[in-house]
Amino acid sequence: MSNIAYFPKPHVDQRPGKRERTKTANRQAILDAAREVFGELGYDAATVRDIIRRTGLASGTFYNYYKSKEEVFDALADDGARRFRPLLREQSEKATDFESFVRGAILAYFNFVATEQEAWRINRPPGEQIPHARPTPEVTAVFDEVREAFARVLEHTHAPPVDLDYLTTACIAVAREIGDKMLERRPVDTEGATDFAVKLILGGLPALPRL
Amino acid sequence: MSNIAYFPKPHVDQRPGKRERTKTANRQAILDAAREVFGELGYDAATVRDIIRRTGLASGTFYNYYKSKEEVFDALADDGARRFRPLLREQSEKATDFESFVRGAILAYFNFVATEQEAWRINRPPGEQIPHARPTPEVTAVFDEVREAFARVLEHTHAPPVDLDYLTTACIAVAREIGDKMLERRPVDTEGATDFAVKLILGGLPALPRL
DNA sequence: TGTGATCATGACGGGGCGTCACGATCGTCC
DNA sequence: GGACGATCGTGACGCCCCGTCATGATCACA
Repeated sequence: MSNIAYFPKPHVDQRPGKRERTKTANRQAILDAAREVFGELGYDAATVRDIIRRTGLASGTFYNYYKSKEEVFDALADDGARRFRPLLREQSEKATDFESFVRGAILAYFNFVATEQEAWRINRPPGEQIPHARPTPEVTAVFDEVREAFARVLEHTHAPPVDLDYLTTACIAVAREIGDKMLERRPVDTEGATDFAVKLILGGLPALPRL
Repeated sequence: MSNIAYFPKPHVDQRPGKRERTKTANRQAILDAAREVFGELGYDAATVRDIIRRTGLASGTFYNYYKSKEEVFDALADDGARRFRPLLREQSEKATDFESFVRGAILAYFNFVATEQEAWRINRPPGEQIPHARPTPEVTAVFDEVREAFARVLEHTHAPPVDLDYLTTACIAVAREIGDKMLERRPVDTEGATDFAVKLILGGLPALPRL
């Protein structure tokens, strides 16, 4: 039969090819397995072998995608930051003043981590520490985005210039640590935690909510 | 010769005996070596072998004193907290109100870490992360001491009750992160950083120092 | 001086690490 | 459709670090 009579393939525009697909699938499988293993064994106790074993892939395959356990962890942090960034951007776009941005951003963050924790901080042994997120591209981008949002909204309201680096650092620090403490309490109260953090940042001690 | 004619030993009241002395010496040697190794290689890259090699002791000796690299790190953090605690207590005793305590404590902390960094964060490779201090006894004691000082001074000034756990967490978070950022700037300005942190905690954004 | 306890020592088995040569599979071109 | 080259999964391998343990040296004490 001639070639003309046949369509070359049943599907016209298939996805990027099998090679590319298994590549992203493997990468994702390793990431998912790492999330589980870190959640179950803790970061320190986890090994590359633990992660790769759970995927069914060979040990050598791991190193085709990541150089080390540290790099996988960074990739997870990067992934989290990438998923959080649109939520942050949404808040910075709809915000009219400093308070509305800070409140929206912190509440979004607290809800985000509360959801995440159910997903992968399942049952870590007590005292186990998750290392600080290294400044990966996406993590840095979140920091920069907060900083730029601060700059924009502060200039827009003709606020006096302050040390933006310190301010951003301090706000993120408060959000992160209050967020951690919030997760330890039952029930998890994102609104209460948000209220505390926002009022501390906006008005300091005198403005804090009273018990 | 009879035993009566002799004093039992040339020195009457010597230090706790040689056994005890070499024990504390070894413990200290391992701690010092660990400080150096963590400072030079970073925490992740450092191995128990690196640490013990620098002391000249045998590898097995390490395990007579510490169970793991993590435990040595905790001991270092514990040591730092133990040395900082009297400085903190001094501030909490001389403080008359909330502001004077917060200012004194944060300035003391910033000067402390600035001194410490010269001692052991010598030339760590960039991007290298030191893990968060685990809640060792002394570290926990510092947290509790801040918390109790807050409680005391706030009650003394008849301030309305607030969430002390959140407040302590947030203040320590601000101090730690602003402290880190401060150390990255040249020259290191402990007074400027203190001013920023204190004003943020006491009055929030509107009270921040202007550039 | 003798005796028991303590502790430094380093060799050892176990296992995780990162690599690499091989082979299978896929994309591509004729 | 067939053949070639590139890509990548595979798992065995050597290396080194881990934590342990039997041994012997040293110290406290009688």
